[in-house]
Amino acid sequence: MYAEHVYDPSLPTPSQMRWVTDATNPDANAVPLPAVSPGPVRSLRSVDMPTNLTVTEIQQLDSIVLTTRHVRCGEKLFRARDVFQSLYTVRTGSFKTVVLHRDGHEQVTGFQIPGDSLGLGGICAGMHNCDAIALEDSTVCVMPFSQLESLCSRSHRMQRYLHQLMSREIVRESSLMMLLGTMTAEQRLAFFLLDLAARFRARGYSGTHFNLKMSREEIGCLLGMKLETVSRMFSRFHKEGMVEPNGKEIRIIDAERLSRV
Amino acid sequence: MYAEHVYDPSLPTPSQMRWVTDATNPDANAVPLPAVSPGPVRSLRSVDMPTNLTVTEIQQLDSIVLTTRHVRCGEKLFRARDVFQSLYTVRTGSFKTVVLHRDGHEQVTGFQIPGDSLGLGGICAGMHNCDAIALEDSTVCVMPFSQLESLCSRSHRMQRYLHQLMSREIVRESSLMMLLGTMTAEQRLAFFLLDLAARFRARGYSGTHFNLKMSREEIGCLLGMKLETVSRMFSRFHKEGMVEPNGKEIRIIDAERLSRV
DNA sequence: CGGTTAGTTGAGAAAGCTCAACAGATGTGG
DNA sequence: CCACATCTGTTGAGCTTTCTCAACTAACCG
Repeated sequence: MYAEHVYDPSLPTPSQMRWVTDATNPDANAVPLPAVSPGPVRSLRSVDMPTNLTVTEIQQLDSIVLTTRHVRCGEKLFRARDVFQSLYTVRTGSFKTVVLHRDGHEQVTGFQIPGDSLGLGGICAGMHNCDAIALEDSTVCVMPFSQLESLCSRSHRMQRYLHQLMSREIVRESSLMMLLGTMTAEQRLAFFLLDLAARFRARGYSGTHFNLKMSREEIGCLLGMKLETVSRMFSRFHKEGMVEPNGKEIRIIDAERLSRV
Repeated sequence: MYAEHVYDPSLPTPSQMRWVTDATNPDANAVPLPAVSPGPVRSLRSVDMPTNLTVTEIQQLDSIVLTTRHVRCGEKLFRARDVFQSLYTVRTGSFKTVVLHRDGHEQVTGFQIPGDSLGLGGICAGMHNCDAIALEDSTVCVMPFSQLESLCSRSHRMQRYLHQLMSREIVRESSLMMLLGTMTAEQRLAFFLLDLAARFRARGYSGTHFNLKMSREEIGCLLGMKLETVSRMFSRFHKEGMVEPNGKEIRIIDAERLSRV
């Protein structure tokens, strides 16, 4: 139905995503760890992290991934205020993270696709600060944090890797704050689409043709606007020939122009 | 002029703020490290971090603080894209961090007062992701990151402390995203004032009477609104008897009602 | 002391929200 | 496998909030 290079998380994880994987998977260590690139602060320029791990270190990391956990669509990997014990890496599928305000307001703080981390906000107070909800049937690698910490004590590069993971999350959130604080609805959606496209591309999927697993409402909740506004902006991009939206199937026609919105 | 318990960064740092300090200060280690509490995600409830450092560890931390750097009002401690080498802790004065968008738009991502950290976003890509600008003549403790890292390798608790520092920044930014994504102008300013009040209180200053070092425009730039709107909201709070704003001098009259805005 | 900057307030404009109607897609039980 | 119910997405019209532009005042600075 779709072009074969389209992101479809029901397919097996592409090999480049298996760097943190089920320890029972025999060829997991054969694959070099890709550079983790931070979310684009300015445009789509992605800055690679300077330190990549060696095969030995990937093996060490694999050795503490004791379990792979499956989460069904709509179910929660963890909830805000749950005791923090592990970090997670999305292996297949996708998630959203949601911060809850006392008055019932929700703010989506991110969408996570394979290779993305979950749970970094929980280290601070020993309890998670958000809900992590599967947008489809998904699997994650579970990294018990205490074990990750002792691994970091033994390996400088592993330590640096964890620090970069956390710092990257800080940078990602800063760029979302800028989006929420300074951009129009049109710019927000353009930024969102280009960011998602870049992340898919970085992971070996198509950067021009993909399927959104989240609803218009969830997109709006990330971007600080109402679902109707999201829909109108999609229609506008369509009319102007920049994006071909077909429900949740998105085709980016003119990324250049989209980035100049 | 002001009550003596009012926050005035021109005064010497209060003793409870000296936990990370100039190594030449002889009594620096006499003071226990206070718990670092994350920014309030829900209301003002502050959650203490479970791990505090021992006196020995504070000494270790002090031992790598090789320099105290002075930054004059308006000058930059570091700029976006500067090479990342050190983390900083505000010792006296205050800062703002600003993320720049390619089209010239600026977003303030935070105000830092004594005890707050600066530079955590730089670890990710080896370069800083924002400008850190002094809002008044200020001093910071410089912690060379490579030394901090090796200290972390030797001390589990120090490692955990750094992780909590970073995670706390992630949580803080999440809560600002929620503010920007879901709140009205009135709610944003109320949240901002209560958050600032709580931070001053946690550091031993007055939580009801303090001086803003930032302009209305800078507040607006943090909260995603124009300076005129900030001003109007201050006037509204004044008229309703919740806040007594006198230019940059702020007196919080009814925190309870403010939190229910 | 004059010039500049920061803050306040008002009036009109604009962006995005609310409410509502409708269309398509999806899912479910008979 | 169909009929019906439900959910998701689109579009329109009017409304609300916030922005923009402007005038004015107060504070600050050289």
